[in-house]
Amino acid sequence: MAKTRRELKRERTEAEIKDVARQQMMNVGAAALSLRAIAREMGLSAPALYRYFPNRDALVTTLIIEAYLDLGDQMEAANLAVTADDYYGRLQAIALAYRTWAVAHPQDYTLIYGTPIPGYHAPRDQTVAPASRVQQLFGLVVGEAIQAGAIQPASVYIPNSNRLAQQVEEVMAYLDEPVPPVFITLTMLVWSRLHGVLWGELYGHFLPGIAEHGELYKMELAALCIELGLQPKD
Amino acid sequence: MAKTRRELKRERTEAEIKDVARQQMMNVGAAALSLRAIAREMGLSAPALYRYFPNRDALVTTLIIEAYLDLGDQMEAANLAVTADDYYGRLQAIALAYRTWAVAHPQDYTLIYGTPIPGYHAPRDQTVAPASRVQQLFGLVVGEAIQAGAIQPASVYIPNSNRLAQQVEEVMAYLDEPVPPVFITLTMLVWSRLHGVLWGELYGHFLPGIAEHGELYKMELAALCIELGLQPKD
DNA sequence: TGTACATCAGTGAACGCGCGTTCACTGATGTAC
DNA sequence: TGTACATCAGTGAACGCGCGTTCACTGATGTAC
Repeated sequence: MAKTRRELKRERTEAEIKDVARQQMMNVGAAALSLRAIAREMGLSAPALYRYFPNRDALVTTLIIEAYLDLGDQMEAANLAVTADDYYGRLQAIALAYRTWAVAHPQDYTLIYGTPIPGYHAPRDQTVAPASRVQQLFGLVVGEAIQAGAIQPASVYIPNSNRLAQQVEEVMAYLDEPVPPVFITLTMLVWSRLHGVLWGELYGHFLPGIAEHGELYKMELAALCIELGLQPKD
Repeated sequence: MAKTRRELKRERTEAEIKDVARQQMMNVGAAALSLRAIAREMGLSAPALYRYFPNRDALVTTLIIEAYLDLGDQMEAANLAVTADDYYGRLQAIALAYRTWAVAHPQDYTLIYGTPIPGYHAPRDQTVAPASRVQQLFGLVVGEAIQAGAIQPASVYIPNSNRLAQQVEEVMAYLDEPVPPVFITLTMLVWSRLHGVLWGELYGHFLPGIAEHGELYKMELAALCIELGLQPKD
């Protein structure tokens, strides 16, 4: 059944609300995101927005979910654009796509990985899946490289303390396929290394000029690949 | 000249304002820090706070500066508690002090390294020095180990692109003592690696349970030491 | 094709709220002689 | 030691502001027959 004009217009308006919301976050931050300000910007009355979102938190939730999904899509596309057995190339592609997205949408990146909005609690049943997907994409390449026997992760990354090993096992119980414990820790740490540099770059925690154009990010990514034993395929 | 009772009371009140402010940040976040709410909590009228801080931003600035100073003090103390030529021990001590402080004062950590408060602009002439001190402490050990010839940093960390090398040189022009370019990049990246894990731990970006008790942090720190070539001194 | 009715996007007024900041003031504390 | 004056922490009222959300409503769009 074709969409009516009303439905089309509704979709356009909803998209505009989200766009304006993202602009607002850029200017005033996610914590100060205001329905009234969005309505004002759009030339609507504030109550009109309640036709689209039951309240402010619902809008925030939508923005978070879409951010994770969009970021994940970009990373996935980058991953698929490289030959499957070129693990080095795939990790580079994914990591660079991660940074490119963050730099292009700093307000969205901050929304999902910055300081949580006070008073807002994300509905875990909706946000956990898209959030996990992003992290899993980092692990994907590393995991496949390990399973293919292409690399052997350093022993530091093997959970050795009793407590950590046990926690890793608990997490693995929820996974679909069996993976070696080192895969869990590595996946987390690959993400945290990249997030660390990116955050410093986005918010000026480095000496002036140093992180510009992502050069420090690329350096860290190169170091990461070397440490993992991933080499360019030729 | 001894302090008058009035001066003593003033100091106590100012300290209380800052303490209550830190509690408030814990509950509602730094962006929502409110002079009125602080006054209410203290049983004071709101205008009374203007005897202590000319406006809200001045209070925030003070909190930021004190946070950097306190964090720096803790790291410095940890550094001095270890034998000077035990570079491994010193980096471990500094890095663990960094995490300990962050976990003990998450609101302060978030204030200085989290999402910037929208609309607030830190006065650089006051905040840059204490902020740099924290980063420099990380570099200190690495730098001394390099200069003592104890370690030789991997070549990935040597600025190789023209642009990055040039930016590093520009930064070095402002330093008191000459250091090798690799020292600059390494210092930044040591911080960013630790910050990355810590942030994930503080705000639940890892799989549940994995980062508890800082075990992932310690793992990353161990990996970092190995990569740098720092070994326990026995 | 025309008509009666249902749906629903959007409005304007209003609610109660908390915010930062200013102002003229009171009353306790400190100081000079 | 006593007195006159200066300092200054803290008050209460008030300002203008923006916020999320509810409500009864209007008028355009869509649907059933």
